[in-house]
Amino acid sequence: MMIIEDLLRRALLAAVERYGVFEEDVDIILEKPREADHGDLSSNLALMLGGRLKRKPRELAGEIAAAVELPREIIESVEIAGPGFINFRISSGHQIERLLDLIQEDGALEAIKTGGGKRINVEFISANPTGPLNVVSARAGAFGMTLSRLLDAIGFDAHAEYYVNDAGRQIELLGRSLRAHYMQLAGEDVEFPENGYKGRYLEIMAGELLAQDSAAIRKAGEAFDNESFQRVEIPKGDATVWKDLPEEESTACFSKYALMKILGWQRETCRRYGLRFETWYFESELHDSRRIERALERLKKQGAVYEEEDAFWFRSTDFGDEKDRVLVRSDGLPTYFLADIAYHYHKFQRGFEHAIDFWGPDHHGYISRMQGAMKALGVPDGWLEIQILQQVTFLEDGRILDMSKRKGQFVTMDALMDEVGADVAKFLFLMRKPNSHLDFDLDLARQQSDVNPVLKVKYAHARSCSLLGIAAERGIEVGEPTAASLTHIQDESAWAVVRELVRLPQVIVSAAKSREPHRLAGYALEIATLYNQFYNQCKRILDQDPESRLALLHLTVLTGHVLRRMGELIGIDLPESMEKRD
RNA sequence: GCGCCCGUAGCUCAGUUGGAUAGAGCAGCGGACUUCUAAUCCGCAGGCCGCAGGUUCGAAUCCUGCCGGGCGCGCCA
Repeated sequence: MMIIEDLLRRALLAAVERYGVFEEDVDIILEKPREADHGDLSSNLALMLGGRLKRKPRELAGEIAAAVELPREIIESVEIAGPGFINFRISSGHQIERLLDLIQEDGALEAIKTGGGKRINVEFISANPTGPLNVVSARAGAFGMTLSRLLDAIGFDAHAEYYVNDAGRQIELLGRSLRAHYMQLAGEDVEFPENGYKGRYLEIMAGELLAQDSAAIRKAGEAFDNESFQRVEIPKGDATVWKDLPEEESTACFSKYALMKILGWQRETCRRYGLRFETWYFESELHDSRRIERALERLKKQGAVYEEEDAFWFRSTDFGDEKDRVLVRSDGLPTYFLADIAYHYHKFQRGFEHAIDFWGPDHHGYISRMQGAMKALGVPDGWLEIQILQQVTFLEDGRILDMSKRKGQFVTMDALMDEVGADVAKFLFLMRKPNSHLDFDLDLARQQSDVNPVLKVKYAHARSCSLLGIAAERGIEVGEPTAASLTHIQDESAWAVVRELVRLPQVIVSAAKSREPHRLAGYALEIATLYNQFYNQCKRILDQDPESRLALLHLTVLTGHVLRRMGELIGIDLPESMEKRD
């Protein structure tokens, strides 16, 4: 079935050809007007063309409307309104066809799959493996995962990825911190490293370590028997052995242990939050496979590197950066930036046709140099897309929580899930657009009350299920929705539901293409609200005459379908029944 | 100082990419529902869309300049 917007677009184009206006001249936008009185779809074509053709928009609209050829069985009426809008009203018969098309195997949800199976890498969270996942990752998790699903929904092959910075100084510092805690608990006098990780979790980890033998440690490490985690190394022996090793070796063992434990936590937290990463990519692999040196060589070959004061610099100013950046420090160690270049270059080599990174706002200054490096390496423009997710401020007792890990006071994603549940958290994050700062009031979220619009969606779904359940109990045969039954929809509130459900494909496409998954949450809420209004308006659906009853039950079936599709995309569970509230 | 993001109802936020009378939830007030179990529904009130210019048929949306808030400006990661 042809999408109705395309049909109208073509008809309008044909109608304006005689003005010398062709497809490439104008982007015809058809949208659902805010006011139901204005029809089902509206075009501002005449308004846009008015200036160019030096014509009064309203007159022009009249001419276009008269010239446009449309099948009457689909478009019931064409009207001119306001300053020159052309409003179309879709016939009820066709509206029902669109509705049914949502559940056809080769229907509208199939038609929007225009991605051609192209592989897109979506990287998000990628938090340092130096502590439990912090709540600030929760927003990225919700967005990244939902965008991945959205991309799949429009026919791409999305690949969720997590980059693990398991190399470099911070990991050494992590090991030294754990070692110090361990030594102190074991009664040894060891100084805590300057800028070490002071989180309580490391103290607890050290305490547990005291009681563990090498067999237990090995067993814990075996939890990583998984292709993606081949880089996780389990230190040999146990901590009593490690602490007697020379300091450097000892630290390495504690580092490996801490990494193993923390990655275990992070992976479990992600699992609990409903995140599925196809790949966990380890920075250490870049070092071992010499990809870092190779990336540097390639940059050198392109003439994008120079040496100064014993360091190697990338000419990022050639690519719009405000200053050149160091790739290899004067002590010979590669910077994080160089590793990141190598990582993204490898991502490109792995055959992804596009890559999307979700970064925090504190990394925005990093974009131009990264894009510059990609360009210098010969990666096509636009291949790497960077989405900045603005900051989340967490409030507790009316005060802003300091999220600095090193100070040891922060809220974990697990704590958030304990307090409000994963679904509530995900939904709240997905209600906000990505580039707006967001205040997350933990006290409010804990209340589990009106601040949880997600419950409205869940209840609406449960309500639809229970209605169908009762119908079944009464022996009412519902079956699959058909055009014949749905034509008996009379009530305006029921039609309002129809008109909203029918937007599903377009909502998915726009949310995916604009990278604004938050539109899904708004849509799901709108459906829930309209369904509730309808339910309230059409009193006692089951007591109505058989034809109306069947029509409304079929509408209920379809509402359930659409809500569940939303639930899948957003990643929330929509149960068939809810606990009764006291 | 420079760069990025934000400023919309008392609060938290939407606003379909420049459209028609700027919306929702919460909080406040008033109703409905003795039910198909529901945290549901209806109504009222609440606005200088930070301020000032500009662009045009038309601006919360685009441009410029201010004001205010956040973040970033390392041979850190």
